[in-house]
Amino acid sequence: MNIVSRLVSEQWSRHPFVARLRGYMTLSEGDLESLWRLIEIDMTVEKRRDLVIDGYEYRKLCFIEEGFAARYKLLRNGRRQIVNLLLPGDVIGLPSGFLDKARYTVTALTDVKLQGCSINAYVNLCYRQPRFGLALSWLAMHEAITYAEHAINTGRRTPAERIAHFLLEIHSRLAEVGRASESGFDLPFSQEVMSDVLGLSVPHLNRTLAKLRADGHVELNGHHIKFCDIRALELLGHFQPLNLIPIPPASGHKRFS
Amino acid sequence: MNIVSRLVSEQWSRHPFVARLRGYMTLSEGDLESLWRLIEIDMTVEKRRDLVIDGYEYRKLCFIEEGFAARYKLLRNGRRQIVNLLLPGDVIGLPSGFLDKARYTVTALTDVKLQGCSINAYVNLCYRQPRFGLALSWLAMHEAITYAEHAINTGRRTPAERIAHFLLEIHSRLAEVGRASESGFDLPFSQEVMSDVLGLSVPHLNRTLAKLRADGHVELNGHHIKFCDIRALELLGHFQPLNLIPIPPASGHKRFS
DNA sequence: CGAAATTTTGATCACGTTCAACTTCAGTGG
DNA sequence: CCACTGAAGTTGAACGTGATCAAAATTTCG
Repeated sequence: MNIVSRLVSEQWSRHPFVARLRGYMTLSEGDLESLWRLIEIDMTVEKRRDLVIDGYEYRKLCFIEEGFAARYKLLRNGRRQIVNLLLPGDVIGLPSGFLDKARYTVTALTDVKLQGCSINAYVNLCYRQPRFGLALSWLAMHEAITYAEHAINTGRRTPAERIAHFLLEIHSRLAEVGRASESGFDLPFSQEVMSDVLGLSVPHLNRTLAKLRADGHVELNGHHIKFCDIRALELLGHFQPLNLIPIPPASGHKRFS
Repeated sequence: MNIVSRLVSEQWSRHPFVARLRGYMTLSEGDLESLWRLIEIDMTVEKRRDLVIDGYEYRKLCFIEEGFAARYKLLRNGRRQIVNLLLPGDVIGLPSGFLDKARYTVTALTDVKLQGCSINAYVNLCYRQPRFGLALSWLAMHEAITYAEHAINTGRRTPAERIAHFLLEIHSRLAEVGRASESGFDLPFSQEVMSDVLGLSVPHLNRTLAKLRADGHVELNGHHIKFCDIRALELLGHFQPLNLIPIPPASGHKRFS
């Protein structure tokens, strides 16, 4: 590895997506290099721009370095359900890249800096180095669990519980990639976004949020949120941290078929 | 392959889980054999028994051959949200097997016949044959999309729309594994189960279901459901079939690192 | 500074929950 | 075979939550 690629790699090794992967597996210099070599996109998308559009083919994987985005479905009656917020370290094109056509639209909520590769390039890497195929499984599993919790949230929790759960989820996901403090974080989007995540109307969200503040659960200054008693919030929102096991290392004889 | 294993394999090749996989990839005799060799569990679990229990470690993958199960979360306030119904061909232990402890409980809604293996055995196969790692990714992706649709359902659809979407989803999933006719299927569980999937109360579910019948959308005899006008239902429920792309085959040079 | 977006508050109303009773049906034992 | 039992389905009435619509207050941004 020459000086240039080493420098590139240094930056890459601090990428929040790499931080995510490190939660599941150890990554050698060579692994980072393999991943980095896939990257053929490196861009910043500005706020309000669509990254993926419902109904169009999308065959890439993009890794968010900085910024927020929302993956959502617009229903025929005009209602919008945000399926997931995308934070630094999250992957765009998952699941859309694996469908004939994207099912959801992804929009930048802030300017978004990202790197990306084609699905085929990534899949080819999986054939050569099965660890990355497992990493993809783990990422997809993570995604599935996030969505499952979301369905529980909108299905059976009261508005206050939903908000509590939502804030804690975002907090823990941001903390994973070093974007949150012990008890607070920045939340750079409007309450309309939050209401479309949680399946509530804006006024009701606002009122319930005000109640959470009045009850001393959270503090809200501008777009910074601070938890007063995180344990109490976790109880209120039935929040449980998500602990994926590490990817088991290869064992036994390797057999190349 | 001797006669016995060929016979075993014949049965295995008709397994609904194998049918699911064939939706993503071609499976050679050898592939089937590889998979089959992992199986170390083959049992029938009777109705009402728990297959996975929230809070306990679970390190298996089990493939449902026959029967229905429900994956759910019981909240502290006594409410239950069913996160997914498990049908023939579905996998138990996904996502629970990848967490330090299961987050959801899985209960048999009918007698359930299943085969299973340990997570480690499956992962080891992935190291030897990366195709199976990708297959796992595809399965997890499928799961994630199902959950995302579920969140949309409970978040922003009216009760009638939710029911329509739910029935169509189950129908299409059953059809994938040959367990449904063109316009109908058996739905062997109570309305309470359905209400806990959809986040509705039992009486309201019942009334809305009655309305769907009155409006000539569906017929309901006992536990058999029949669609009168499936296109109209799809419109009502905003239903879109799920089309995962096939797993791209390996291309270029194979490199064993 | 003006315009637009966002947050906040208020009043009204409908939808869906809750609780309760009643019906229907399947399974069981007398 | 029918009475009994318990589970599931159905219906009704009352209530409350959260939506809707509207407007004011506040913030953000061009």
